[in-house]
Amino acid sequence: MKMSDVAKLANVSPATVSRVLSHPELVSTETRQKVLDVINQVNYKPHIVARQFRTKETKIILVVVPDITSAFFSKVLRGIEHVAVNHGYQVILGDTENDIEREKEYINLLLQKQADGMVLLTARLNKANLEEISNHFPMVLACEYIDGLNIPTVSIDNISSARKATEHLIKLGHTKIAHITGTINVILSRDRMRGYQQAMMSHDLDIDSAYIQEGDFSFESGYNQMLKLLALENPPTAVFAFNDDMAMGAIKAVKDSGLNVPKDLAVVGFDNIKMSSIHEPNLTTIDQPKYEIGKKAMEMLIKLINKESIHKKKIVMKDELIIRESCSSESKVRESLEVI
Amino acid sequence: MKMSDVAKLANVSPATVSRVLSHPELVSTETRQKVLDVINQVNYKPHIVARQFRTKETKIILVVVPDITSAFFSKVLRGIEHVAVNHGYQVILGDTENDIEREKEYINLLLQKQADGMVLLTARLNKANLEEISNHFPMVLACEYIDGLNIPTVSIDNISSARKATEHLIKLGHTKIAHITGTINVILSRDRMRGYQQAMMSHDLDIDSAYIQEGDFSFESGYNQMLKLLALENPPTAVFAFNDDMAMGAIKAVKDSGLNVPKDLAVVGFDNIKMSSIHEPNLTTIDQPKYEIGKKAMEMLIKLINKESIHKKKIVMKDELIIRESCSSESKVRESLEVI
DNA sequence: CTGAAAGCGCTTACAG
DNA sequence: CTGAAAGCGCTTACAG
Repeated sequence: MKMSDVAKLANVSPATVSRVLSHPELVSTETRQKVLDVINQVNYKPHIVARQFRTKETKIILVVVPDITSAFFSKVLRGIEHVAVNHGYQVILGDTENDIEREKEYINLLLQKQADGMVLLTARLNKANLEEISNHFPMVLACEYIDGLNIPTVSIDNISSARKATEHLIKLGHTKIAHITGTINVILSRDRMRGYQQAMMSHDLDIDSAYIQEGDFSFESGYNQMLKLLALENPPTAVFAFNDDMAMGAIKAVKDSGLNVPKDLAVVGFDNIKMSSIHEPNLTTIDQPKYEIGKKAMEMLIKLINKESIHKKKIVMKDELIIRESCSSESKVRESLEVI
Repeated sequence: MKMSDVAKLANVSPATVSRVLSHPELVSTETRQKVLDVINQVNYKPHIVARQFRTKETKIILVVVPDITSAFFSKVLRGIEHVAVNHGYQVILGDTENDIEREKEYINLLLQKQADGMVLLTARLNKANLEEISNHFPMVLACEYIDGLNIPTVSIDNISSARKATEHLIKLGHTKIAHITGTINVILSRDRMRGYQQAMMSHDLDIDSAYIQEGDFSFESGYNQMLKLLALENPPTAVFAFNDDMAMGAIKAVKDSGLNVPKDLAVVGFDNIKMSSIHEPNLTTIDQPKYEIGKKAMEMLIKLINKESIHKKKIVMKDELIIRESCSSESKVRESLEVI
């Protein structure tokens, strides 16, 4: 059943059927009703791909995520999807599983016009390349970004957030503070490490290079790197982890070593995923406005698609240090260690 | 830049360019190379929507999921996506957030041919309706299903799994066993409740109707329903929860009431999500082969799309009871209660 | 092995 | 307010 069939049944031209569907205000009430009756009667559904082909609009946006199973990204995704659906867009999800090759493949979908635009939650590709693409296709970055690029971006200020997290530990009296990073080829990992270093240096604290251990965002890597830190001759009394998953992994390692968090070791996470408030001990962490980041990113993308002007190309969202149970003051740590 | 432009530059017909792209074996090596050179030189990308329109294939499959933020579904999704990508399909994700209306909307995408097929991870629509659609479009159900329907389905045997979970508690000596269900309009909730009831009845145990409380799959509902159970005059000594999220919520409620799991109350969850082995106490739970369910479902869908025959329309995957810390024997529970 | 031509199912500028 | 006609960018059956 195609449009011309409906047209015949309703004794009108295909153009009229098309108008009833896409611009009903252009059709007289009477004709419109007649056509709608036929449409309902035969349960006609327009062939969307034909429409897409004709109008050059897919009404699809592509979201590229580094890890779909992550509690953090799924919240961002939901923000994106809500705005998308409200504006009549469908979301194609591209999960790269932290693989750059797969990131490239998904970008090809955009180049081949299978989507009207794209939100990148991971941006690890060649800078020039990405900028070139963004000059021709609507694209916004969220969470991750690329320095010195003119692409609309929404994120928090990761450096200052990380500084804040580290300073919290310093205020509690800790001086031997370690950092478990994310994969270091990701800019966010470098930013949060930078924030950590800034905090340490501005308080004249030494950073033992063995105190910086590279993880890969996963619980397991947090666990393994923490074990390494605990094995040091002079182990840290506090750890700042790139994200909550790794923070929980680190805590597990501490527990498995017969020690206690926060009594023997203070831990700060990042993201404030739901589990961070359920986990025992509750995680002190940096809250990112996950849903809002997704929402804002999608709102910007829709403006780009509609060629509306964007006042601010870089949006920095507010983060917040959430103080919970996983940190205690260094004095407590010392006490507990003396008991051992 | 379109195909005809490339054709001109390469001094061939558009048909030849098309063949180079889609059926290179039909073109002589020489011509093929000439065309490929031009394609690379001008960085031509075929317009996929035009191809889709022409071939009536979108190479897109739609996955409808009730809750994208759930750790359970994201694993299933990953299984689906791996198989999809390996077969050249993209995945459109439809998150219904447990809303039937949105389930309908996504199904419309299929009817409008925006996808070659569909995997439903939620099936709450009208039965006749769904069957009708599945007669015309490739579709498979996974996890959730509908009774007495001829649609290919992959899931575990929820009734027997729930029976097994409950019997584990019975074997530990518990007799006052409560059940926190999922939303009861979902068949899986009814199945797991059925399994619970079967286990209780086959061991001649009474089911106090107040021992069955309906949650909504969320951590919070597990928490709230557990609070209700604890407030009963004759509270249970064990609880079987529909899923791990609710089990963790229930445990939090127990803790917040000053009691201990498993000493004062035994808890069994369902799904074996990652957190269940990190959470303290570790959850005794039923493992579902999440990734494999997704994989199998997508494999079946691809067979359907290719009109290959399917030997078995219903695939029942193997579950497994994972025994961890959240349950102890009833005697221990009694002891501990006597201490109080 | 290659080309000319038809056609997929819509939408829209144009004419009336 | 409505219709006739062109055309979006590909693919493929057919002919040579």
